[in-house]
Amino acid sequence: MAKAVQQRTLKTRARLLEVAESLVKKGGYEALRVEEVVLGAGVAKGTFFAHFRDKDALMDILIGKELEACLDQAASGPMPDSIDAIIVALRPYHRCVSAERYVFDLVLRYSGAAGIEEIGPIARTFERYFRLIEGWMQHGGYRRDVSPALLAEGVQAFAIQSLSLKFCALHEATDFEDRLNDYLNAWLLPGGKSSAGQK
Amino acid sequence: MAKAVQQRTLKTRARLLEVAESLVKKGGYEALRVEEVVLGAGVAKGTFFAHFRDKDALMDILIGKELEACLDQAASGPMPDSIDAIIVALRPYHRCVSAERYVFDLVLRYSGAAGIEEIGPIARTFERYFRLIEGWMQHGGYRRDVSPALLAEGVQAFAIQSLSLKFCALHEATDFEDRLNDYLNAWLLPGGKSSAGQK
DNA sequence: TCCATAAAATGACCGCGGTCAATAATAAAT
DNA sequence: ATTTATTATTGACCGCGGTCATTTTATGGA
Repeated sequence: MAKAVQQRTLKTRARLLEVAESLVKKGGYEALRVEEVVLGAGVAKGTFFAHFRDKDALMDILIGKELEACLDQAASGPMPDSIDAIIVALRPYHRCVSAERYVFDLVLRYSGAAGIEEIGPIARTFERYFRLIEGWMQHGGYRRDVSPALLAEGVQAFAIQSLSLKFCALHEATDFEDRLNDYLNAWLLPGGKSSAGQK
Repeated sequence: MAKAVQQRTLKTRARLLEVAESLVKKGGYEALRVEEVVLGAGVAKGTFFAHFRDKDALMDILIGKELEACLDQAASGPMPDSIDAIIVALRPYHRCVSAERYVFDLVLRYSGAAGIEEIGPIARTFERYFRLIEGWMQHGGYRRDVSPALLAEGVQAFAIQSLSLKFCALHEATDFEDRLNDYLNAWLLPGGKSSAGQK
């Protein structure tokens, strides 16, 4: 009774993704138009929405893929043994998230699963980002009075805060990584030692 | 040479705001439609955009006004002398921000000034929220190894993190205020004492 | 090989935010 | 009061995301 998925479907979907990816490479995420994607893929508009719930779902996939690659990179390197090293390891991820304001906003919106039904690619990278840092927290002389999980959530919170302020005209004086460094020193190091990156 | 602003303008703008506000009261922010606003105000669509740059600018004004009122309330009360008291004082603000997911996303987008040109009402409440907490940080036995300003920025970061997780299906197990309490205990109290709200 | 049925693709259509050249209303100058 | 310069308003129009009844194409069974 159940008919298998046709290979036509996979072809079409792959073509849509391929075209979208190349358009993003040319003009960035914000400028992407569904009409251009379907035009490039040689299908009708309705076909697009048969493959992706909406335009944001496509964005979720494309951006999630990029972020996943950044985490691969962070995970493949040696375990960072200092706050500086952590910031360096996360640099590709943060760069990617903040490359476009449009992307940052979308990532924030998709960072938490919208519902139980669908945990998208971006949300998955958030989970993985968290787990990665949680692992790092077990070494390196960070504070031990709270759990590594809580520390990792804090790192995530401070990274987002730093990124937000990066996009804020009022605070562009301080560089993103300098700011994050200040936060992490105050958050991760046992009381009193957190004077390093302070200005 | 310079002609004064016509009183007609003020009337129209006031009517638009009034109608918009009442529509929000009925159906929430997400359901607000520009067409309904201009219909209710008895003006043409173009008039709306002569008064507000775009729909979001109106939202900025309406939500900013609500948030400002919440901060008035927080500022008028006695100075909170504990983490619990801080969370209680900020409750109206957090409630307002997280009343609708649409509102939360918009607030995040507008929390930092989009550019030097325009610092909107929502961004102003973020600044005020920060100043308020910065003041609170000077009393109550919080850690003194970092500046009150940095502590305040951290509180803001953790509040946003807690709110984000509130909208995340994966983490709905923990209540928003419980989570914020855990964060603030770990962030604000001198090392070792942060066992209070831990679970 | 043909048929029945489910899956995939189509494109006209809609909703809604936003634009702009044209028009009307207003205040100041004569 | 009439003219003039400026500002406010208008509404037809556009862009673009998203929908859905209809048509086309693939597939498994007779």
